Amino acid sequence: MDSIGFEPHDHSSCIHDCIAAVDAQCRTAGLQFTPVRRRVLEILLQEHRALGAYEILDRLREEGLGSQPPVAYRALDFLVKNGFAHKIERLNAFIACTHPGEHHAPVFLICRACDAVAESQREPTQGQLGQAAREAGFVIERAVIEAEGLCPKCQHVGAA
Amino acid sequence: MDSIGFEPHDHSSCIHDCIAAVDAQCRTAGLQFTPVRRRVLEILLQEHRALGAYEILDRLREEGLGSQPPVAYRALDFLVKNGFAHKIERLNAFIACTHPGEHHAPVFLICRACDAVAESQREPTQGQLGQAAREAGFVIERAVIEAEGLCPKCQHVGAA
DNA sequence: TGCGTGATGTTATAAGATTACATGGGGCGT
DNA sequence: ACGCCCCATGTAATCTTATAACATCACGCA
Repeated sequence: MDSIGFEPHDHSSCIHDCIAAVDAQCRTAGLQFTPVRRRVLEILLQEHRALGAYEILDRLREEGLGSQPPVAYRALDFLVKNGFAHKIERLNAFIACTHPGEHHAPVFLICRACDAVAESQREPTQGQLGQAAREAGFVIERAVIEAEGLCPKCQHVGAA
Repeated sequence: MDSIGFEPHDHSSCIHDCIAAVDAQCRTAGLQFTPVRRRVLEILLQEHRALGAYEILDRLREEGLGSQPPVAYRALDFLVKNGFAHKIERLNAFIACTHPGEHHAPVFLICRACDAVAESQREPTQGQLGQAAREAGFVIERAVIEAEGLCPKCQHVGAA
C-alpha cells in the first residue's frame, strides 16, 4: 500500500491486506470486528473515493445487513473512532484508511473531476498549521486537512 | 484586526470596520451589498464563532428579513463566494472573514471548549500539504484546513 | 441464574441544504 | 415611456445527512 493513492495498484490484494490488518488489530485491542463493521470497511475499500453514509446503507440493505441509518452510522463511527476509516468533511462522506493503525495525521487530496481521494500523512504540529497554532497559543488535538483540485490523470483530460 | 482571533479587542469597531471594508469592495467590484447580505455579515461578525445557517435564519426571521432557508443560504453563498465569510466544514457552519478581500488561504483554529474560531492565513502550496500534493502530482485549487483543540483561555480552565 | 456490557433492530425526528418556480425592482436601449 | 433583461428575493416542497430514543439480543462472568 502506497502513501499516495493515485497510482494503479493491485486492488484486490490491497483490500484483503487491509481487512487482515484491521482484523488483527481488533483482536489485539479487544475490539469486536463484527460482520456489519467488516462489510462496511470492505465496501469502503472497494473504491478509492469517499462514499456517503446512505450510499453504504443502500449496499447493506441489498445484502440484508441492515436497513436503517443508525446501522451504517454506527459501523462508520466504529471505523472512524479506531482509525480504520476517515470522514471527509468537505464531502460529508467516508473513506477507508490506507494506513490502518499507523500513527495518524491524515491529509486528503480530492480530485474534483473523478472524485478519487488520496490519503497522505503529515505531522500536523509541524509546518504552517503548527506554526499558526503556536503563534496563537492554541493546542491542536485534531486537524482536518483536505485539498481539492485535479489529480494527475484528470489534469490531462478535459483540462478545464 | 489581528490575524489571530483569541485576543480581546475592540469588537464594535472591528464589526464596523469590516462592514465598511466589504461595502467599499462591493462598490468597486460592482457587487450588490443588499440589506439581507449586509445583515447576515453583521450577524456573523457579532461572534468570533461559527453560526449554522439555521441559526442565522432564525435571527433574520425575528427581524422580518426572510423566513425560508434559501434566504440565508443565498446570502451566505454570496459572502463565501466573494471571500467575505467562510464555511467551517467541520462544523457545517459559517464565520465572517477577518481579512476580507485579502488574498485568501485561510486556516482555522477551533476551540472545542468555548467554540471560538480564529482565522489565520498561510500559503497552501507551501508547507506539508503542498509537498504532499507535489509528490502526488496533484494540483490544489482549494484547501480546507481546520484544527480542533483548545484555545489559550480554555487550556487553563477545566484543563480537561 | 442473574447481571452488566456492548452490539443490533427499529421508529421517529432533527439538522443541513437544494430545487423549482413565482415575483419584483433597477438599469438600459429604443 | 416602454419593454426587456438581469439580478435579487419570496415561498413551497423536497432531499440529504445525522441523531435520539428505546427495545432486544448475545456474550462473559460472578
